[in-house]
Amino acid sequence: MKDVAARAGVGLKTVSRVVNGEEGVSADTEHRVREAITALGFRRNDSARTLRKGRTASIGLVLEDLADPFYAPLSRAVEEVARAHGALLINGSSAEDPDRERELVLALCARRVDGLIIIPAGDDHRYLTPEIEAGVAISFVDRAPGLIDADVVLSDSFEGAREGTAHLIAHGHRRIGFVGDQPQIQTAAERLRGYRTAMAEAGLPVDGSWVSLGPTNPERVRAETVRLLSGPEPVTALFAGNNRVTVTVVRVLAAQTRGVALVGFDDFELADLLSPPVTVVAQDPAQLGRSAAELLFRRLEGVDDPPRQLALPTRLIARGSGELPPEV
Amino acid sequence: MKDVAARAGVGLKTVSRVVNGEEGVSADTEHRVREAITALGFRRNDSARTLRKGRTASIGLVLEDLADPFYAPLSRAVEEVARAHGALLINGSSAEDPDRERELVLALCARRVDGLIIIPAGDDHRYLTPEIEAGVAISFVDRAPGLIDADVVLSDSFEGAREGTAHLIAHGHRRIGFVGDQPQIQTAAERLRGYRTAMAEAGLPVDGSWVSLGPTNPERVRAETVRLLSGPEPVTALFAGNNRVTVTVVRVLAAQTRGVALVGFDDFELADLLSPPVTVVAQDPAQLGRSAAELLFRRLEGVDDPPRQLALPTRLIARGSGELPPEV
DNA sequence: CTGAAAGCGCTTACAG
DNA sequence: CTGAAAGCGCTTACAG
Repeated sequence: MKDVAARAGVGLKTVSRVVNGEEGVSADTEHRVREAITALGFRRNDSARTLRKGRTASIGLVLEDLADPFYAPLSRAVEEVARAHGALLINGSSAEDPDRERELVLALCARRVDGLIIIPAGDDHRYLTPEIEAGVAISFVDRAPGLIDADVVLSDSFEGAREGTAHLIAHGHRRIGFVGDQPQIQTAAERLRGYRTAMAEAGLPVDGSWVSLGPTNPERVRAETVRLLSGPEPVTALFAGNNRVTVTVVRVLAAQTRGVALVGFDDFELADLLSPPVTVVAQDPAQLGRSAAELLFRRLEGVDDPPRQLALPTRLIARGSGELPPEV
Repeated sequence: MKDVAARAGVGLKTVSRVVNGEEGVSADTEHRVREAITALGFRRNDSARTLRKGRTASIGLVLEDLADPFYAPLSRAVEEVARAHGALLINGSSAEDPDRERELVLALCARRVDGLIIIPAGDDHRYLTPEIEAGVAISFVDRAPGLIDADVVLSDSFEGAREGTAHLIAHGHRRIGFVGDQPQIQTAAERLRGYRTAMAEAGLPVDGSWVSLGPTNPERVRAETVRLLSGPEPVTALFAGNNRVTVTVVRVLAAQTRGVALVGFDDFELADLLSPPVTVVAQDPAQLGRSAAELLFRRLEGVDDPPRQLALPTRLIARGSGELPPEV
């Protein structure tokens, strides 16, 4: 910039004015400056700008796994909102590891992102308190933060699971299995609670062996599904706690001769083309991302109400697998 | 940092040393500095660091759409390599719009990312020349850059499409349709060339009406697929040019009474659970991302050979749909 | 309409 | 083992 100023025979401030399209530069001067800029191949250094202005026009998004089909549209929606506000998006995957989440979040804070959207892996977010006090805006999405208060956007997991389970009950099922994610994940716990509530509301007992929570890797889910389907009194229907569980369960059921009803939490591509087509309790991942990003930019614009908690409704999509009658 | 130094009664440089874990600070001094840091809630500002060091430890990835199941694992793989090199990843979607690509890339350069991985939307990348001269490392992936020379990692689209088409021919098909992406996209053109080559090698004519290139939105693909399947001499098999095309074609075929063979470029989740299971020419998106990132970090470490061009092999996965016999 | 000076928060090169 | 000075490339606040 110094070089540009020298070559154009003007002051630094004038170059700055031209670069930023500010008022108050004569056409002639502007012309000389632009010429110098192209001649010298000048490119403004936003790091310097950032340092001076205090804002970086970037936000961070920490999620579990960018490659998960559930998070990809969420991330894309956040990106669109950021773009509308002139901000760039820095993405990071926590791999469901609380330490990695923390490390990533703090790295993002050290870069002075203006705001942060977090899908929590951990359940203690007190490490964020100094950052929040220093002025970083934060909103959580998909799961609530632990031990701190902040904006959060969730799907209504409880209500969705309750509705899905009630749907199976309405189609005649009495022995319904639940295969879900690890119990310390709030959404997993909420979905289990929804399942239990629906069963209780129908006056049905829940045998402890029908419920299986744990990591959602295919091996475990497969083994547990097989277990639920065997024995003298196997379940006649399954509720799958998330998209990855559903996909594995579908694979197991495809190998079964007996028809087993299935409702899965989360919609997924091609669910309607499987046989039977898979009935799901759908979330709207893009809307989750959009809402969280909008809450964030509200804060960035200075809104200072108490933290908000948004619960987006889920939607039951009946396609066939959830309407299968009990069969033993 | 100034405040920390004052409170600890040391010089700025000593604080810097402690923060960066450098040698040559007595245990006692270090202790005082750390105390001041926590007392004051000091958080190093990486923008300032960046300004001074010249490196930002961040790279940019510009792709078409983060939410596309093909790009999500690619992006994740890039993130992992970046992480291994201590760098953060800034993602941006070009939405297949050359202007938006350019805008994003230049914004990333203004932020002084150390390097850039680009999945080109446009076909003229001369706008990058000043950036490259200024020292930004760039590698392209999935498609080659236009009018400049740079590292690039591709799948072997030509060979993959040739093999997939030959597979259909080997199963008795003579009238094979090709539904692909817009012809100005290099990979689309290469895949078409592979198809034509396989047909020519088998001595089969290609009727102009069998080939349909254009946007891959469901409406167009659906209409074109229906067109190819109607008339007095319909095709008995289809080659689908990418994952999105394949999915739409599958939907159309599901509504057909006649069996139509299908080979799709790109693998996709649940392809094996459809009926019939879908035969595909699989790419390895994660490997594409990993290779491109590794080329990039080689450059960042100072390697200065001529640009490299890597073509990763594709893999034909026969699952059923591609082995269906011709049926009229 | 234009510019000189100070400063954003660090690191570098040097001296002690 | 420790620190003062200069500087990275911009913008801010001010003066003319």
